[in-house]
Amino acid sequence: MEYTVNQEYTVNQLAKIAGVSARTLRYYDQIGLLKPARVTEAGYRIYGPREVDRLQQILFYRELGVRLETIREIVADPGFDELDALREHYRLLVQQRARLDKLIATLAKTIRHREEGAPMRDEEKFQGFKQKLIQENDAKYGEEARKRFGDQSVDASNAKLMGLSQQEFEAMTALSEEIMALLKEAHASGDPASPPARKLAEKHKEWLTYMWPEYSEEAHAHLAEMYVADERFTAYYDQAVEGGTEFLRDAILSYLGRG
Amino acid sequence: MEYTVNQEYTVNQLAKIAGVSARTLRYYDQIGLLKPARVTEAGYRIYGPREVDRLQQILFYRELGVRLETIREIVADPGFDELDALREHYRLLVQQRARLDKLIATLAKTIRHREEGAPMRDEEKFQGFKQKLIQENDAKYGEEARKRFGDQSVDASNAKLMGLSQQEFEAMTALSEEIMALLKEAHASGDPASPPARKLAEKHKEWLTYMWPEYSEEAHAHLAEMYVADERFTAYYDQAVEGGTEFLRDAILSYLGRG
DNA sequence: CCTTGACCTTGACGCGGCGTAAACGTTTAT
DNA sequence: ATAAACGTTTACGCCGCGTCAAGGTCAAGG
Repeated sequence: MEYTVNQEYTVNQLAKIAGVSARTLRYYDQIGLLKPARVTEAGYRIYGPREVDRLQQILFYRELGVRLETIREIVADPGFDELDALREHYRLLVQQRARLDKLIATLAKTIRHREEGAPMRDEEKFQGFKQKLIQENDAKYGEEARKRFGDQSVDASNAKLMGLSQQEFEAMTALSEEIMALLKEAHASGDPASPPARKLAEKHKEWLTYMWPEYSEEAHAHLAEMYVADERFTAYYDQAVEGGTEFLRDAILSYLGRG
Repeated sequence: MEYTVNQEYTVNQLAKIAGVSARTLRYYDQIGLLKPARVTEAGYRIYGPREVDRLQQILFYRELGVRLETIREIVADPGFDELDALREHYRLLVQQRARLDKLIATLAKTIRHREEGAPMRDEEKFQGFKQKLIQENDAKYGEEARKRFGDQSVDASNAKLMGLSQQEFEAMTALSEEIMALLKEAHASGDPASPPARKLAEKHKEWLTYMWPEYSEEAHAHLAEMYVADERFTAYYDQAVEGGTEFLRDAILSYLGRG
């Protein structure tokens, strides 16, 4: 298998690389979305490097559910800046992932409720889905004031926890959930020195023992500060309740007598 | 606005709640996917609580791109356990999000390459998309040995960094990217005590000063250990290169003289 | 009681984005 | 020279609805 960069491809070759069907490429040719670089005298479609890049762009948009016709208009636009477009893709994808996050959250909630036999309001059951409408709208009429912060988001999903046994892992996971629940409860009290807040901090310490080879108060305090400063954590703990990360920090600091 | 739990709904009412069209509900009735609980003598469709739950299930599957026909078979299965199904949804959604993560990563890579004008192998350009095929296949023929670890993944996307000025944030972001690049480079050397690895550790320390109110070697060392144990970080740093997280830890520990 | 408007019904057509099959030409390997 | 592996066009079909059109039903008000 040679590594060929920027070569020419026939339909099937490009199809294989891009993970689409040859038929799809012919269709894209037909509707004028992606014309081959040239056509041999026998009528064979030949795609060059520019077409490869363009196809990539197209597939990005397609991934977002944009109609092919619209995609064509977008990439045909003379004012079309590829890099800008890519950044826009990026933004939309991150947004779409956020929607997935909500769906997952809804689902987790549903599962929890079912497991406990507790009822759930019907509106709640569809929380995650509705996001989609908003988002599709935004995908159409986007372009606005989007210099917001959140864009450079960091993700850390779907990784494997290494170095822990299955049992330890499960124990940790259970603890995690407990912490989230406690956070919610304690936050409601509003006081980081309240009994539930202390319990929260204790559970958090317990959880830390799974994570760290040895526990020290100093490191724990540092960690608490880091939580607030690091978006990877704010996002995580704010899932439980808004402002949850800060509350957790305050609770920990209070617990450690450093409040 | 009253909060009604477990009521009965007409088509449009249910449609509004679930965020789908009335036509969709009629279509689902037509193809036998979701029959109303009962029909009035005038022919009006009336949906009850069970149908609401079922619709939720259906929409979860639909979200995964499963064909309606297939969905019907699944939920019509007498051995169909709702809770199990929900858990399966959960797993699939998490998986789908993982695919999105890859897409986002591919896109980020593309942007970086474009910005630097560096070429990229054509195969790389489609990395993110191909996942989809694998995943769709899995959605169809799933059910297998899936007691793997990664499922309970943790996410931390789309959050706002609080308490930092725009400038600080940008400086930090730049540092972050530098660290990722260094990690890649240093990892290639294979030696956590090598000069590039030392530089990596230094940069990481520098970055920490943005995060922590005060720096201590002990906390730094703890953090390094945590990186490896916490999936939120392994996933993050393994983006740069596989095994990157462990290498980063080793580099830091070596730098601190605790290797 | 009758009307009005907001709901509900059942058809029927159409569309986007291809999959798939038929019938046929071209290129490459042996 | 021939077979196998490609390529081509044309055409029909499918799914998951959106979108009319043509009409029945129900609660409220005159």
